[in-house]
Amino acid sequence: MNATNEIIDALSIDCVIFGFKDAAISILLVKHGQGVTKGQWALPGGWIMYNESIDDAAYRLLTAQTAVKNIYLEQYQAFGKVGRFPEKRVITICYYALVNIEKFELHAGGSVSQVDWFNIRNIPKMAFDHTEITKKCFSFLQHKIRHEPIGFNLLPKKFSLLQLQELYEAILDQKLDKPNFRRRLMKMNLLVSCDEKQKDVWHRAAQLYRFDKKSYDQLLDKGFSFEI
Amino acid sequence: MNATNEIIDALSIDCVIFGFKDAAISILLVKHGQGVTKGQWALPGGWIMYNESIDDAAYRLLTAQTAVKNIYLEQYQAFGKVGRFPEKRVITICYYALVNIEKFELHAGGSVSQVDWFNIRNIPKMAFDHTEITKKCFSFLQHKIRHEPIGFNLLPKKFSLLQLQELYEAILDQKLDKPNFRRRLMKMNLLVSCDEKQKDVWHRAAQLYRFDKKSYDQLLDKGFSFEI
DNA sequence: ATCTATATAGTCATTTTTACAATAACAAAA
DNA sequence: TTTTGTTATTGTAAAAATGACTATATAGAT
Repeated sequence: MNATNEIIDALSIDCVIFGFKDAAISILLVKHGQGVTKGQWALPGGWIMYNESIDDAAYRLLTAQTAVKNIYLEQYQAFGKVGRFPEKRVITICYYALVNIEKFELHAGGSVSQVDWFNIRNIPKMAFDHTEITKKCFSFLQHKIRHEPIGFNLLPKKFSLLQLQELYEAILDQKLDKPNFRRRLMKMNLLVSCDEKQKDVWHRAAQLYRFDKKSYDQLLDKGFSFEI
Repeated sequence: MNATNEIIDALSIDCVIFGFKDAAISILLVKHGQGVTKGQWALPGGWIMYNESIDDAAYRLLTAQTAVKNIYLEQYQAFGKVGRFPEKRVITICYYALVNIEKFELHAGGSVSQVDWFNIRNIPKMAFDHTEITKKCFSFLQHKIRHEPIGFNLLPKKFSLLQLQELYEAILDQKLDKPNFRRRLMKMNLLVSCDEKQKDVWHRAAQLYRFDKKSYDQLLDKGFSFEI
């Protein structure tokens, strides 16, 4: 067995973290503070240790470099072309997550000198093949969000229907009709009212809802398929 | 740089190959002919070389062990729990494909002593975590086939609408209404008539169709979304 | 009170889905 | 040659969903 504190040198992790704020989608990038890519922006990520699962590695690396924590990372897929990394052969496993930007305070950690959100429509030049990974992962998200209720992670626990609609409009890049969007979502029985309204808004306060994961899982068993 | 004929020792490939025949879904397994897992059934797969992409590795391994060739393998995802492989830490990248069973003649090759198809509802005990990988990959397929026209790979080039329906029924494990299924598919404009009918059937011969990938790609550009 | 911006409910023609009935074609059995 | 069994297709009508609107409600600000 290998020593538990060694890293696996042919394998890395990269995280594409999507955030939502002010009706726009952003991704979380780090600036490398050392090595040949010093000064370049890149996806948060790094090396996997022998004694941790790849899921754990993804979470550890993200948290160490950006201070974003307590989130669920899901694996997208591995990228393994021969020349994608300089000097040696490295295959990277890409994870993604959707988070509510306002819930996190960013802190650069580890080998990283800076952390920041970048609007998805205006991402900087990135190290390695990270631009390609990001684009593919975003396309994947655009498809996935239409067929699975994953968008709710981008919002606060309690959210209004307009917030939800703006999220979909931002990701899908298209306008949606308000009354119809509302009806469609309500009919699915996936949202439950919080018996609570918005506060400190200068207009009529909206009802707040939360996503009901239990109902969703039950519906899935019955063959339900989420569609937007 | 590493020698090009070396393998990457912490990384492997496994392939879940789905086949369709007689209204049932099967997967392709190999029996290991050597090593600690000698005599056990497992997914086709093995080690990645330094000078090949992971996509190429998947295809090479599958072809060498089973003689199934000229197919498109798509990556599903990596499996990387700590104890999933004995003796050392190995992360595996899972690929899948859908094929028409009748198009291939199986031949055991490489370190494999036997190759065969197994009905998905009755798979044997398998080495490592291959049972878990197979189940997850099949769930993934059940979801994916409803949102993307990937099922056509399981059929002959020319197929009848009933064949297509039986395929969906086998994967989704539910009965579908014949006239409605037919109408739904035809309305998508993804099938083109072959101007040819079934032969050697003792009942009324069905019209044969083929999947029109060009039309599908054009529709995709216009925002079309395949749904069953 | 009035204005303005948003929340939420209602309307209605149109399209789509669903469930089922009906007809057509063809090979083999009677 | 007629009947029978099996599958291929087409038809149809009620129900449901969709899409494009309109209308009303509620709040703070002027």
